[in-house]
Amino acid sequence: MPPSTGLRARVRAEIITEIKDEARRQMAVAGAQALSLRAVTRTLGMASSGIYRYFSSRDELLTALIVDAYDAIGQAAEDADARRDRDDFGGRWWAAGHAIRAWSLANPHEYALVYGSPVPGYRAPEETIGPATRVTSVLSGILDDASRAGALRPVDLSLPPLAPAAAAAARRLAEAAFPAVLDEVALRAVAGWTQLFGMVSFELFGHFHGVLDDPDPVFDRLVIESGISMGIPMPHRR
Amino acid sequence: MPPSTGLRARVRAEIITEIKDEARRQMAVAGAQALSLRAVTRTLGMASSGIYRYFSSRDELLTALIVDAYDAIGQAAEDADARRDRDDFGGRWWAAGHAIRAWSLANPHEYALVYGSPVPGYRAPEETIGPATRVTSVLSGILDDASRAGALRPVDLSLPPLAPAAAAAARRLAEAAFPAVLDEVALRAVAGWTQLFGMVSFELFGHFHGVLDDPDPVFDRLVIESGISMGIPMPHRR
DNA sequence: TGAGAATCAAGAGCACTGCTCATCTATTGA
DNA sequence: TCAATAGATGAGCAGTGCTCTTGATTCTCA
Repeated sequence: MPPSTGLRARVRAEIITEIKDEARRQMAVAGAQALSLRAVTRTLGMASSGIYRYFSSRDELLTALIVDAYDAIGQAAEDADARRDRDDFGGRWWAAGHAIRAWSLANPHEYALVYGSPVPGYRAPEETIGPATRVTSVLSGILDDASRAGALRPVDLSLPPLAPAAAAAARRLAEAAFPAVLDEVALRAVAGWTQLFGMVSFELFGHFHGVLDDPDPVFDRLVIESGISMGIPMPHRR
Repeated sequence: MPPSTGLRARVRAEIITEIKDEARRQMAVAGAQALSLRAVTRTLGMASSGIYRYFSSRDELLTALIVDAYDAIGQAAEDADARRDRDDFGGRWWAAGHAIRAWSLANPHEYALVYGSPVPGYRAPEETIGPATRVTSVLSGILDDASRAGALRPVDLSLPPLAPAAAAAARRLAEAAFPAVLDEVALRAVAGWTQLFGMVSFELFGHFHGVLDDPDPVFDRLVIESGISMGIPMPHRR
């Protein structure tokens, strides 16, 4: 079926990736808000108006970059997860968390594009929600696998019972992502998830300045503790 | 000492707050990146170049707004904290956490300005670090007070011992903020802090879409659990 | 009180931006 | 071969942050 592999289509795809690559390069220097379509076209040697044949607006380019970033961080999490034994649930949790942080530290501006304040204009375009779920699927999948395997350890629940609304929210969440898991544990999954990205955001956005000068071991510890809080058996070293 | 209260100084201060108010108004509509100095001067009826006598650049205006936002959210946390009995440590933790979230939901763009991706240009100006510590001081102060009062409950530490680097980081942190607190608990304070803002950020930036449709009870629960994880005695209802 | 020194206001102008449009050229498929 | 289509181009518009010159207010202090 060569029609879709026409020469024209191929060079078009090439130009699109060239544009995105150059945009990423500029973003890595001065951030997303400093991304200039004209500057991109200038270094690519094309007319400033030419870029609109590939991206109909600046927002559309940014959206494409957001999708790519979601895919990249999702891929990083998936790879790290896949590298562990399937039944090493603690190792998988640890590896996924650290992979997410490592990718973020290596690509701070792309991280900010995705997990910082929404820059294009407060709408979250349809195309972004798909790739956005990749990384959360990895995390929830680990908990789901562990619960189905019966590997989850009993968890300390000597605390107030769930408020009805919290129980309902937890139930809906668990039903969708890890049905075999206690409501209380489902909420702790949310806790681990939000805390993981909370730490990365604070680290990248400078909120640890003067408070935490060495986030590495702290992050490591909190990933382990969040795993334990869900009952995932965590390895002691590494 | 009337020199500082000269007529000119007064009207200058008035104009500065007028500019900031109008800027906030515009920001509330279209976000920080859409803030236009010319638009501000236009609605204020002054020449576009006139604003530079009050703010030497757009970044400086943004920095002023950032400082104000830090102050406002810090004030909100302090007020909520102060409204509770000094020895109701659980109530203070709960109230501070909820006040922070409430302020953030009411002022999403100012929250994004402060806790989203740094927009002015990656430097965190000196003037911002002071007000930035207000909210963290409230949170750490509650834990510190509780520990000094001997009110902290023993905490479940049946988990891997702290790695040396984590212990060192925890020690430095505790020394500065809550000296009477266990290293493990100091790290859990970081956990609670980052998770609180992680949840608010996820909620405001749309990452809960399709995952958590009712964040209220979940937030409530996680605030309670984070208090418990540090040994703060949390009230069961409210 | 009045002269000199700051302070402020205004407007023109520069370089830049995202984006549109008419025009011209190259490629495509029948 | 030839019309249709996609691509490339440059002029142009409205908007931006910011600078600089000019002229008017207001302050300070002898």
